[in-house]
Amino acid sequence: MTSPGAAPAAGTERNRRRDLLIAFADLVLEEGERAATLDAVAARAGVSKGGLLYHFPSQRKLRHGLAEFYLQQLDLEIEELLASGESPARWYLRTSSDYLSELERITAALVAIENTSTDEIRETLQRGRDRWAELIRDELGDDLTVVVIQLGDGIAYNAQVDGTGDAGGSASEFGTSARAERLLDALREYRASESMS
Amino acid sequence: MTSPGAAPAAGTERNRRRDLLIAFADLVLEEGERAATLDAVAARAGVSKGGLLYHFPSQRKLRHGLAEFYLQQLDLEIEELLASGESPARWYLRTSSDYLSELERITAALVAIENTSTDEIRETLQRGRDRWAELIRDELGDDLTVVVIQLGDGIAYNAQVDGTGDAGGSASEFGTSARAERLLDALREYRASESMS
DNA sequence: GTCTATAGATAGATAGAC
DNA sequence: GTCTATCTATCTATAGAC
Repeated sequence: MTSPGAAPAAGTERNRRRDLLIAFADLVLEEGERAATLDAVAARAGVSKGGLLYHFPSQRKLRHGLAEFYLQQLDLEIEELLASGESPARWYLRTSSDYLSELERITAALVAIENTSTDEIRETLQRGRDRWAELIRDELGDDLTVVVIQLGDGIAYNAQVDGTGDAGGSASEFGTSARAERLLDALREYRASESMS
Repeated sequence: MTSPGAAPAAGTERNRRRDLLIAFADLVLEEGERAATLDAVAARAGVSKGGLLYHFPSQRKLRHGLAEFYLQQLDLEIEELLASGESPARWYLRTSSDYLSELERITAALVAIENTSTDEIRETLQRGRDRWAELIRDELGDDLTVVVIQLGDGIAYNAQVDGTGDAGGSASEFGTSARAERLLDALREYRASESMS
């Protein structure tokens, strides 16, 4: 936390928690929530079940740990976005299709465990969405913000449904952002002439 | 199947399978895949575990039964759509926000169990998407079809994340289709003047 | 901080009565 | 077709050694 973005090397004590959370998220995505047992998570992270339970005393704590980690990673990504000067809307659409990125994987895992968990997980996802919406709203206004968020989430969903297996691109166009980005460009033009709302 | 749309009364033998599948889907949505055990599903449908296992000899068969049921219900909805003469794109956007409808609930349940299951579940979801895409493509062409599907899926996702608990509307605008439908109208206009591709 | 061992609960599935 | 056992496996979590 003192120097965000500089993750400690894998295997380090300080990084055990992160390794365990990533192992948990990936297991949920690859084999489903049901298979993401304490045993399986521990094994994937290279520790014993007891080791895991030292860091996360219960499944519930493990889930909440992932939610917390998500918000931290989101902060980092938003810092990166602001530093880059890129359009938030474009960034959101583009990264939504990148189902291999760590943040997208964590997000997808939270979505997968959302209804099995406490409301906190759901609220975390809403909070993340609100952070994006705020950034995009400054750029595009209310109308387009809603559809950009919806587009991004639809892209992320389709990328996930299509692209688990081959590590390359999506199996269909529905999990890519190219058309949505072009649409956004077209809308900016359209809007320059006539008001949408 | 002889008279589609006319479902037998609840409790009927002929309808036990359907009751069990709905109980399974709703449990997955409300309490998560993990909680949707054979015991819980049977109890919710009002039968014993043995009774359930007569109709679906394994969890796997239960899941595949739900996938099959989804395709049947999708057929019915598409028949309804075609009979109504409404625009497929508009229909898709509108129904995507209706997370209380049976078909949306079944779809969401399939999405939730997708990565825990055989590839068949994933392929079923892709097949459903392709059916919609085909209908929309006839109306709007390739470019807009992709974004309409993405929008609809994003709406469905947000409707689910927002709206579990209160049975009314979505907790935010992201799970509603109003803006997306207006966007679609605007695009038709825009397109009438200038080509998008 | 990480391990093994184990307790206690519950899952999926089978067998067989009704 | 639906039920009640019941077997077996596996899960979460605890206790305590190292």
